[in-house]
Amino acid sequence: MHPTPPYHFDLTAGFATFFQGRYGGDIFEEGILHKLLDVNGHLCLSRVHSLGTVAAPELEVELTGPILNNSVLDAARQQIAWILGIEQDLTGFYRLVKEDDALASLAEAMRGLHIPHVASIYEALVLAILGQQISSHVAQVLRTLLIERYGQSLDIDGVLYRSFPRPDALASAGVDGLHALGFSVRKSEYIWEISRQVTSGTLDLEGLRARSDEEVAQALIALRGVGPWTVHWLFIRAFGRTDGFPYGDLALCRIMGQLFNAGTPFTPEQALDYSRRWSPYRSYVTAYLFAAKRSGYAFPSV
DNA sequence: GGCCAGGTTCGCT
DNA sequence: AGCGAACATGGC
Repeated sequence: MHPTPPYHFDLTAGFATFFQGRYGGDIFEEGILHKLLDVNGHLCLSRVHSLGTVAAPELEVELTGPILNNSVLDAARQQIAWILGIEQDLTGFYRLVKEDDALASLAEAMRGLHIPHVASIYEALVLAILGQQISSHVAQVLRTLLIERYGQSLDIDGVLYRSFPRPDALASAGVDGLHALGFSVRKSEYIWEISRQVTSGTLDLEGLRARSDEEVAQALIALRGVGPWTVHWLFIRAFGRTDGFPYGDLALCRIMGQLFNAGTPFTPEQALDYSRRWSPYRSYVTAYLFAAKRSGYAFPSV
């Protein structure tokens, strides 16, 4: 597999798994990403590692599973390509940030980071609601519990791999089942309601891919538990749109305040106003700022 | 122990 | 419209 250069596999896979290590069902260790895919109902373990360089990237993908016909293999490869964002072209974004010293050095430090995508809109939506207003550490604990309790699993050579729960699993878990894991009753209700609608076919999340930003936002905000922050997070991580900007994100307001406001956090309005100069590449700016924060990058102050 | 975390809803002026 | 509380939990 040949990603569009520049492509930094470790940074991109590390972003997808939050830090190197375990992330719910996903494992990224020693340069190898292990991820159990759920491809049209077929479980398929993928192992991905890099053979190339940032400038000349190449990925090797190994697929293992009980039922691997050509169509499953094909779909699995496509899913990996999507998850790892290999087709993204960063040149427009890099050209844009040259105008800004702080962003330019940050982009240079993270050169080749593509935005990893979540496999399905449903998974991204549940994860976004799960992560609202709780620390990333707590979110990681809850996510792992959710996947271990309700996800699919596959034993390969004595190792149990897991994938994200299917909508019907969370629908039948019920509000009580989710609450028992440590979710608030309210979050349990949100996730349960969405899972039920997806299971019954009332809600076609994947069908939203063909719609405009405005139509997607309208459809998603109609769901309980989904506000503007969640919609934009999904634009970035699930729809692969380039101009998402999570309005009201506390951490983002702080990072942007460090970079552009002498250390004083931006208000959500200030952050949104400031972000307009990055359009239509705000998804990349957002991802790079978060990636930098996670990696301990020392943000230069104004 | 108090306060806060990569929000959203709900009920009150 | 706009404001504050509630939500649930782990870490500092």
